[in-house]
Amino acid sequence: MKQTEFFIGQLAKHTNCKVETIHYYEKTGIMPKPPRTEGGHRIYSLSDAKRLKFIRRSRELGFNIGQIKELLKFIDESGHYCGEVKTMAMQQTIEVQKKIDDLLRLKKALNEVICECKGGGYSIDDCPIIDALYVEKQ
Amino acid sequence: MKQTEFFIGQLAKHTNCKVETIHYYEKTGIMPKPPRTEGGHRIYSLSDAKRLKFIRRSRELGFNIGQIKELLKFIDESGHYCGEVKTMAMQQTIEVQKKIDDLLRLKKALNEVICECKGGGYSIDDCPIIDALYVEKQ
DNA sequence: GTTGAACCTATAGTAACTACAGGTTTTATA
DNA sequence: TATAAAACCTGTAGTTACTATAGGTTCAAC
Repeated sequence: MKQTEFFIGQLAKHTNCKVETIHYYEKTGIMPKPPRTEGGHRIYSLSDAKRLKFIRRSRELGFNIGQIKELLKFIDESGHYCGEVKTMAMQQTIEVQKKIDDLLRLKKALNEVICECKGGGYSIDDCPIIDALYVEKQ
Repeated sequence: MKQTEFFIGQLAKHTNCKVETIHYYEKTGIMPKPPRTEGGHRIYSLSDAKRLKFIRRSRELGFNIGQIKELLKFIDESGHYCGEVKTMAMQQTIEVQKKIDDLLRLKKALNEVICECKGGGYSIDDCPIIDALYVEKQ
């Protein structure tokens, strides 16, 4: 086996990823079905490692497998444009910002509870946490 | 049936939640086992609706069922001492802050990548977003 | 040639739902 | 009052993105 080829365990180690996760990625189709040894062991290349790192990083950034499939199409197929990618990334930041805003509100609410807390329990009709979260939405 | 009581379908509608999800919440114990009609239909009250809204909102904020159980203790268990409640609330804020930090990092990463991207009809081969995710990083 | 690590496939389990099947209750209308 | 449709019931299976386990095979070093 050449130095640029390796088995799944090595790939897993290099990408900080479990072997089973790579199997799973293969099943979903975002990782390719690689060539095998006579005995059936998967043989990976450096570009497989690169692809897997891309997948892991994208997952960290909150993209799901479906979205990563879309992103990988940009790489795998020609004829796509940068704007498509930017749009997806921007959509992602909007989602993230929404979550941050919500959490900041929750944190504020919890802090208020901490400050107001002088003993005894709150009833469901008079709980500052409940109130903080009980926001009607349209 | 009084105006302050309703069946699961109405509760679901009011809380923007599926009937099956309410069943599920009951199974996990974060929603109570409500009284039933002769025929076995669940009867809910306004405070159940309030509780469910709280749960839904907390879920939106990224709390899991276990954490929501903790939050609900503020409401359900009246026998807590002030210090105990305070500790729980403070622990919860730490969790919230962690989530905020994670999301801020994520947003920063996305932004860095977006800012470098010209977008539009540029070729994918030049897209800094793809590059940022795809290229080897130390 | 043997051993042990690493690999293989297949299945089941996880969280937090969601969907469906097959049956019962409620309720509005004829 | 009878009936029909909507809403409810329970229970099971499917979803996503993994993770864990079982039981068996291959690789590679000694």
